[in-house]
Amino acid sequence: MPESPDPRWLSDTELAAWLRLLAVVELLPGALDSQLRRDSSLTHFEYQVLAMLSETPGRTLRMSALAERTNATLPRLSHVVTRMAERSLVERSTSPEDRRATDVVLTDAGWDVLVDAAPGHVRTARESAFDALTPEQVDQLAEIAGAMLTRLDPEGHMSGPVDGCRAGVRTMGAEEER
Amino acid sequence: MPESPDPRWLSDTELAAWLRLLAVVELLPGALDSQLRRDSSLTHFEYQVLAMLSETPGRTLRMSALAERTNATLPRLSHVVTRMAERSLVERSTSPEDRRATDVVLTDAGWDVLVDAAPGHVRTARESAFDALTPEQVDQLAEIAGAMLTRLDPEGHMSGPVDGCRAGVRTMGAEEER
DNA sequence: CCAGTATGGTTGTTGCGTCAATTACCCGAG
DNA sequence: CTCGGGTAATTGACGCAACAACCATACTGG
Repeated sequence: MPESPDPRWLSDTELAAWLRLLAVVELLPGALDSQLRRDSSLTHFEYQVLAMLSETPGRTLRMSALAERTNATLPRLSHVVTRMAERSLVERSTSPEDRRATDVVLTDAGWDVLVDAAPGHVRTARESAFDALTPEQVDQLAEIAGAMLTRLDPEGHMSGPVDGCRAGVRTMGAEEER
Repeated sequence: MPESPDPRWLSDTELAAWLRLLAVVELLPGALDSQLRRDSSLTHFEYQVLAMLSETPGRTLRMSALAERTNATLPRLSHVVTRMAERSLVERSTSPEDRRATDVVLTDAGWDVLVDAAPGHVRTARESAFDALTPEQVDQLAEIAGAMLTRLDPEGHMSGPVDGCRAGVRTMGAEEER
């Protein structure tokens, strides 16, 4: 195939949308990270790990499952879990079913940290996104992001149990049923 | 002020939008980076640097100006420019007006690399975003991202000369008027 | 039941980003 | 004119993430 000679360039509207999207994608992670670091000594990624665990029955997840849901490589997760285990936020335990696998368990301390961190995180989410959007725009955003995810994440690893309403931000209101 | 006891949690719609937005924000940079690395041996950030320079009269920008437009810290940019200079994509030159400042100049080689990289990058942008969106959604996305930017980047550093239509992706079609 | 292969995780190395400290330069007040 | 404070950028040290190589356990066919 002879390389397409002149790709379809972006229209002005597309270009504007693209540049702004890039800016958001660039700035949002930093905003989330700063707030969580400052107020709760957590990385956004660590927060996500806590959140995922908190919504799992038994507050336990396999390394590989956790890695998939958080879009992390296994090595990365392994390192992060090591650090978090040193801070007693989680514990490792080799799975009884498969002695190769290791389960990550959310400790009570980890739960508490998450519970403390959640409100601030939600506030940041509001401040950086929803407070500037109309309800219709929120709907549109859900649609648009969903459509993009069909391209970016065809397997749907990240979407996880969106239906069924997991969130981490949602964690609260859950009783202490351990 | 007594900390707000029970922050307004996210509605179901907001939650869905938020989770999907997070996923996009997580996945998009990786997608862009992979493609550029694979096809052009460039980081997305390096691409942006080349793009910014390419759209400046004289193909020259001050470190601080470049840093602002790309949302980079000065140290980061300095390191990146060092690496890019070693690859002869750009050159440093101390500004004549202010001998503290250093101008970064896009070399011909750097221009060529950008020109080679742009089509693939645009294709990736289409594949990961626009091909999945209706024209109305593109408009909506521009609006939504714009609204979020008023929160994330009140100063408007990143928006740069959006009006006037810069892009890097847009670079092409420009004649070789050096 | 044993060899070979596949799967699940961990461990070292490299590269990039951030923070703190430093250099070089500009400019205004005495 | 010079001294001090502020600005522009570089440098070095440290932390985190990706990649690759590695160990341990599980499965499979002969």
